[in-house]
Amino acid sequence: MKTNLSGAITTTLTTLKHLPPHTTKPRVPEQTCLTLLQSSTTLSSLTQIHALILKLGLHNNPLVLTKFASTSSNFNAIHYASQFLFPSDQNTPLPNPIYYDAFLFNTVIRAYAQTVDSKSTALHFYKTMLRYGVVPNKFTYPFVLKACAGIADLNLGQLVHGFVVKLGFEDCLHVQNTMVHMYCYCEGGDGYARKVFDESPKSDSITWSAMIGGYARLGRSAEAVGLFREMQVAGVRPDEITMVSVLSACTDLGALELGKWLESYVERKEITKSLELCNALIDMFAKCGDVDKAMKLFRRMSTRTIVSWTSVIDGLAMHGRGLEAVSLFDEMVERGVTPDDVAFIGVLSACSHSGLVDKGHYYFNSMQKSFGIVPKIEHHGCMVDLLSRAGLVREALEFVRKMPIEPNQIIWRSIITACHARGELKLGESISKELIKSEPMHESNYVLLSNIYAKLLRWEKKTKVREMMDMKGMKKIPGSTMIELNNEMYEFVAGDKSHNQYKEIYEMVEEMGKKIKRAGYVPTTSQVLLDIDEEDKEDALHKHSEKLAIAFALLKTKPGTPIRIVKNLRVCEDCHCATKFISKVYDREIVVRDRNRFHHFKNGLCSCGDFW
DNA sequence: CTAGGGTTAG
Repeated sequence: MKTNLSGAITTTLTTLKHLPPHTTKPRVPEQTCLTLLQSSTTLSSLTQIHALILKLGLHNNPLVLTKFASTSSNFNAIHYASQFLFPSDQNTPLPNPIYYDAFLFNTVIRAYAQTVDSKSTALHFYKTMLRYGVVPNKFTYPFVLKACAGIADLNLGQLVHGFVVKLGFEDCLHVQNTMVHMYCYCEGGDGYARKVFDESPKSDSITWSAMIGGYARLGRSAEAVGLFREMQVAGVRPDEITMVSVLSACTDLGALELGKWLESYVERKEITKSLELCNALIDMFAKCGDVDKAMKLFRRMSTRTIVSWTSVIDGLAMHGRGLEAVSLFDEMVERGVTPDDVAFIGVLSACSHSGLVDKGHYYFNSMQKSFGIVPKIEHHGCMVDLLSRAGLVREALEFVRKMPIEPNQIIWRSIITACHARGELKLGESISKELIKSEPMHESNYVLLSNIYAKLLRWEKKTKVREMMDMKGMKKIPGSTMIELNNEMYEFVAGDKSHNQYKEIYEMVEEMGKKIKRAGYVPTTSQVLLDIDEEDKEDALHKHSEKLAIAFALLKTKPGTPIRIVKNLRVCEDCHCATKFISKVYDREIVVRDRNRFHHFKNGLCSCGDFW
């Protein structure tokens, strides 16, 4: 292709040169160039064609420039072309406006809409289009709406929506689907997205995917799954992209049964297992508690990208299987896959969750040295967390002091947590106070300080913290636990009495409490935020959402069935201890997904080794 | 010349 093109260009130039002057019609070079552009498809020919354009003096011919930009579909080409098409310099004469049609503008808008960080430029050219009096066509709007989505500007999106209606393109599926997508990306636009979705006279798998994907990204996972069910009722066949969105919602819910069902659905319906779909499946299994299954799928993949490797490394890390995660990372590098910054977050967090201090240092240092990746705040955060969890609070502080980046609140919170765990209470108290000063509306800063006072048995100070929160009108984020049983998700919050079987559940909690106490469980009351007397504190602990969910599972499942629950916050010390006893007394495997990681409780022990 | 998707410290 490349050699053919060179040949064609040489021939063209030679022919043009040897034509007698009187036979050279003005349009000959233009036509020749257009024909050449028509037949060239490779990007490598870009520079050659560019040279030709310059040689023939066609650098300000709109037709040629547009064709040049669109054929090469290269960002540099469109950038180059738009310089001449829309000169910013007032003195440069505009090329003949006759050539400025919708196609030309679409080409320019598309190029910018598809490029990261150029969405506003795309919209700038859309405005230019309107200013030139060129009427957009149905191909224009998907590009424009995508650009609106990129900058997440709801007002602009609505304005464009108005134009779409005025020009009568709202019935075009492509336009309508991008509209759903655009609204889902704009803050507060989800209601409008749903309106377009509900009112659409026609819809296909792409319409459904846009809406399901939108809900999934907004964290409205249950609604995403619900919509997927409606899609099946509506008789629309989901494709692999729909499945990726549903799977990501399922991953968020931690619904393993649903995930398994989705996998079998993919098989049954013979949905193409694209690379992205395989990655989504791996991520789902890992984050829903079955890393071994994730690993199996990963090993069976014929092509893997850095995302596949990272998903499974993260999965192992979350389950506290740090050594396996680390060796998989090494295997990846040996196989010639270059890690990116995200992969490093994975391997560093694996070291952190498993206490692999030396390895953590090794990978952190190798980032820049071997791969030229400058550590970001997240990587520094991983290191601080690694040192903190390992009990090396002073080293963690020293690391923060030497960091080339300003530490953020997340980093300080890791250190405070470590101070709490290691009994460095005075230090924890002073850092907490500073943190509250700098970030007074962040609820967890108060919880950390309050926990420290509880450990110091300074109840009066603890009450003060509580009062500070009340004064600022802040409320503690309620802990909630989800559990999937018989294809349903149940959610419990502390002290919840909304469940219709709540009486039986509370009786079960009582029974659990008695049985584990007999087995040697001693309640840890210092973590209760409320300032109440000891007996009530113990009672409040009983009503923690995970205990309700576990009681419910014990009531509803056959003996010996593993119990899987998902918590929205980190599991508290008392629940962690109680769950160990429950796993032993009731002879159940209990798998808990925390805000941070997994805990596998079995026979009185937890896979985290009480290190979390 | 047109649409929807995947991994990210605590």
